[in-house]
Amino acid sequence: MSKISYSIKKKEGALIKDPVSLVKSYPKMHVTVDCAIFGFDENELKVLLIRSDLELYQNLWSLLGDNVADDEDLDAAAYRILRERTGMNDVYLEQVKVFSKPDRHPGGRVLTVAYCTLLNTRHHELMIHDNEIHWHKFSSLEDLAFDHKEILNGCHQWLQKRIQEHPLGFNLLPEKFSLRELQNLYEAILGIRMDRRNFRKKFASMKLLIDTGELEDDVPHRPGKLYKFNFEKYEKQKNSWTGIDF
Amino acid sequence: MSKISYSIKKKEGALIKDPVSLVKSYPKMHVTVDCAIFGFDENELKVLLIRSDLELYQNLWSLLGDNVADDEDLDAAAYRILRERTGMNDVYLEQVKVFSKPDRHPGGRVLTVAYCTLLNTRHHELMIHDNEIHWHKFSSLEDLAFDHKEILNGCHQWLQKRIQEHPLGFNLLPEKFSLRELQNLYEAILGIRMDRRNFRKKFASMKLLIDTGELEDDVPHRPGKLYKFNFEKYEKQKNSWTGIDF
DNA sequence: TTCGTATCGTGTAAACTATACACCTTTGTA
DNA sequence: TACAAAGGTGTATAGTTTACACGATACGAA
Repeated sequence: MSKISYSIKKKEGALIKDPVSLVKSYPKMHVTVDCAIFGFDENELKVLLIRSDLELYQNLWSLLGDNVADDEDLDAAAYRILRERTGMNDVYLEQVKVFSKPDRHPGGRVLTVAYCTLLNTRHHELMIHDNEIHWHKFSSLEDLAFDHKEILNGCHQWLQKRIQEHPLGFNLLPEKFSLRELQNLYEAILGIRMDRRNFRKKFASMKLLIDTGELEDDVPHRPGKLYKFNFEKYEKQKNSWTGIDF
Repeated sequence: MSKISYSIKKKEGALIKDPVSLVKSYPKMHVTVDCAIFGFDENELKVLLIRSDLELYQNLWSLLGDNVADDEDLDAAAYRILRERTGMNDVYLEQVKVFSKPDRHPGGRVLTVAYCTLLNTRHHELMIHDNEIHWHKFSSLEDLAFDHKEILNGCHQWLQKRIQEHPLGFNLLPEKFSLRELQNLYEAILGIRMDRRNFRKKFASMKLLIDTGELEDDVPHRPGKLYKFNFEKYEKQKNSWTGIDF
């Protein structure tokens, strides 16, 4: 595979005066953003997918994505997709990885930047009107269009790691939540069971949960306390070196 | 900021039969790969930089980067850059992040994918003939061209985190190294001092270092033992959940 | 040959963290 | 009123991290 090295073509010692015509001489490619939109509902991790509009992928679902506009930041493109599709404005969202295999799109080369986004399904459930868009259980997904299964798995792994190191998961819960809900969330994302007492002790020792004084209602058993996450306190104290461990 | 949503333009219920012409209707943009090339020499973290060839950035240094060719994977582009610039083939390299501000390049919109690459400066020092390319101390860097300082800082932070969780740093050392060298490497990258006895105990407890039976020479004091990292053993046992901690 | 210097190599006690595990309490429902 | 279901808590043990000090070994200079 012998490639042309575009930036090695200047003459020795000569400085380039016109960056615009330099850049114009470079090749271009199609770029999209694809969002892995996670939600948490009925103790299950969910993903928001849209039915593919390509005949080739008939009956397959795909991530929500779009082109990136000329003057648009990638984060802005991801926010725009979320806003257009779910009606939500304040969505937690982070760039995960670029997927760049030349043949990943049947229509030609399209490079895509994967974003992982987390939202509370309750907050926006009434805003999704398009019936081509649905929540799917992450744990029982069939194949997806394009390489979207691979992208989604990459985002899930990213999320598994990330949720253990950052207070990310609260974006998937209501503002006020019980410790049981929080633990269910961790168990669903990590795919493991945890000891209830140790889980509670762990979060108690962090001192980052605010007891709202309120209790769950509509549960058919003793209601648990409702907490809020203290983002403000977390922001102030978030420098920590964990140490070498592999 | 009102964007056009390219993928919402199909008619209700109509499936697209020709993905090629669909993709052709999408906008394109310039895409490059920029490599933060780290080395470790004389107990200092070093970065390989090239003198900018833009008059606008006269006397500034920049990361080594290039366009991505049409049929080229991003990883392949990064490997190519490393091969062309350092003569090295087997370089540790990983994608870090996309930088996409529309105005980050003075010649127009250029989206760039940052790669973090680690190599042993001894292995290839004779292969860098271009005198526009130099190793710089990471700790005392002036401004760089474009947004390359920001990119480099992003790669450094990525490296700091990554080196604590994965056996990455060995790519910066010779195949055989002393524990002192290893500790110096960690201290240089993390910017902290560590207790020598605890550092050694930590690595001893991992049981991932192979005692080569050899000793350092050319040191003006008692020579230390030389070790190799047991990559094979590491690969076999590398599943570990660290647990929630933030 | 000897001494000084620099680093090597090791051990232990104390603090902290993680894990395993069981019981009584509270609410809702039958 | 008693049963079902989950809430809420404590303790003992094992493992990990931290802080800290001393004798051994090799080189180089006198």
